[in-house]
Amino acid sequence: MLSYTEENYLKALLKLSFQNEDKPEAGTNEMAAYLGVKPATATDMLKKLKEKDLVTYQKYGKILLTDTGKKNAIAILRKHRLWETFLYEKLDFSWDEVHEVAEQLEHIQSAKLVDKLEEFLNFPEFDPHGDPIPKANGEIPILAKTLLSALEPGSSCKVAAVKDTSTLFLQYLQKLQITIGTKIKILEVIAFDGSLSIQIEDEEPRTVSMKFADSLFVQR
Amino acid sequence: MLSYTEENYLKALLKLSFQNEDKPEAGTNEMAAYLGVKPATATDMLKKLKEKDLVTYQKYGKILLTDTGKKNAIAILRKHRLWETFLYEKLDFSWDEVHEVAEQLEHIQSAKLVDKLEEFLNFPEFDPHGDPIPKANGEIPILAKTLLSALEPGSSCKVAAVKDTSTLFLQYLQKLQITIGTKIKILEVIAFDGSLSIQIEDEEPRTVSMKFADSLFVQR
DNA sequence: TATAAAAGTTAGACTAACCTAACAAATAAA
DNA sequence: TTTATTTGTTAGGTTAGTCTAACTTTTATA
Ligand SMILES: [Mn+2]
Ligand SMILES: [Mn+2]
Ligand SMILES: [Mn+2]
Ligand SMILES: [Mn+2]
Repeated sequence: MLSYTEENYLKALLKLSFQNEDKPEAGTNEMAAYLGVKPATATDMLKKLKEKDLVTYQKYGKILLTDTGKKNAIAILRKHRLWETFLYEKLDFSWDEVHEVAEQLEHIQSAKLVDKLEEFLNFPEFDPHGDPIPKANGEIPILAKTLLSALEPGSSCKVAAVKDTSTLFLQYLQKLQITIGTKIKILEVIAFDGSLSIQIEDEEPRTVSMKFADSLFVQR
Repeated sequence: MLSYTEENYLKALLKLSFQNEDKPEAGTNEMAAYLGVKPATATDMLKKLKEKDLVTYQKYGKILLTDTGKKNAIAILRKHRLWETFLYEKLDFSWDEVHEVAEQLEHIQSAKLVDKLEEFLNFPEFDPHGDPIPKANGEIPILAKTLLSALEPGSSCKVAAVKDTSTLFLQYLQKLQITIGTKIKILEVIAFDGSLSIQIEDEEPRTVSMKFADSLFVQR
């Protein structure tokens, strides 16, 4: 049985391994920063996780999830994203509100609960942010997606996921009436600052920043 | 902000105050036994709760919830029973399975979640065990109910709630196809051992023990 | 009312998860 | 290849929640 805190360390490690695409390893300071604790604290926990065979790690070395560790981490991520979907779909939470509550709900221990919840939600593949929901067997659906900033002028796409999940960005998207699945056409890219003129569904054209285009994943 | 553990102490105190109908006070050992900790542990926590003005208590004295303490305890009970209802109604949990998971879910912090959940469930008044669900304002619906054992032969009633919520009893009820609302007619009471012959809905008569009749609340 | 039993408290210790301050190792820069 | 910087560890301490063992107060019983 894993403690609340141990679960958070494992999930952090998994998230970092997605982030550092090339090498799925993480460092102590990186972990600590991600979790909002001091490096000394992370070191202690890492020793404990190693003892439990959830990570491979040695003094001054990089940290990597073991198979068991990864399995556990994926299970937590699965719960997180299922709960987010529940809150969004069934309880009318907006997509910038779901994360905080899911951070708590992901630690509820009950195999039956997760599976029944998934069934209740009709086996969703993606959460409200467009992130894939791991299956019960640990598989993670993959969707080919690109950053909006990678498309050429003239091309069209559909919003697939948000890269930046900050409240500010999510609320901005909401204001623009952009959600997962929304159609976007790139009209023009301004060479000067990388900002672009886009058409959202059939609305009037508008301009968004390069930062914006770097924060949104789309499907061609 | 209350800790997980503090919340459990407050809820325990509220439950004990329902149990000891005459006097809503509790003793240290009683609390400890209820929570599955040692008396010494309870003493420590009681001091802390007193410090936070959640209970009135003094050395060797009885323990009583303050208004704030009671308000908090009711909020937790409300969450517990709403979650039980959710699990039972929406996720197909059986009524002996809901409690354990609700014990965890009741500690999720999110005012919006509770209220949205209540709305989603259509403002239920009673949980799967027939226990009243406190309203957002703290009011607790009351239903006039009697023990099955208090009825005279010949009378009819409807099952209102279970007094004993043990798995064994709940599963026995399930086997007898008795649930909240089920109609029961008392045919005969055996003077020898207090057992009684009853008719469940329109089924064949059957005999149940006095212990059984003392564990079931009904409505005349 | 004296004594035995029950109820409750205190002291001291442990573990998990955190911290700060001082140190050590690894890496990057000069 | 030294030196400086970054990265990570260790030592020692704190708090919440738990325990055991010894003690004290209250209550019940003879
Ligand atoms: Mn999230
Ligand atoms: Mn998400
Ligand atoms: Mn319950
Ligand atoms: Mn209940």
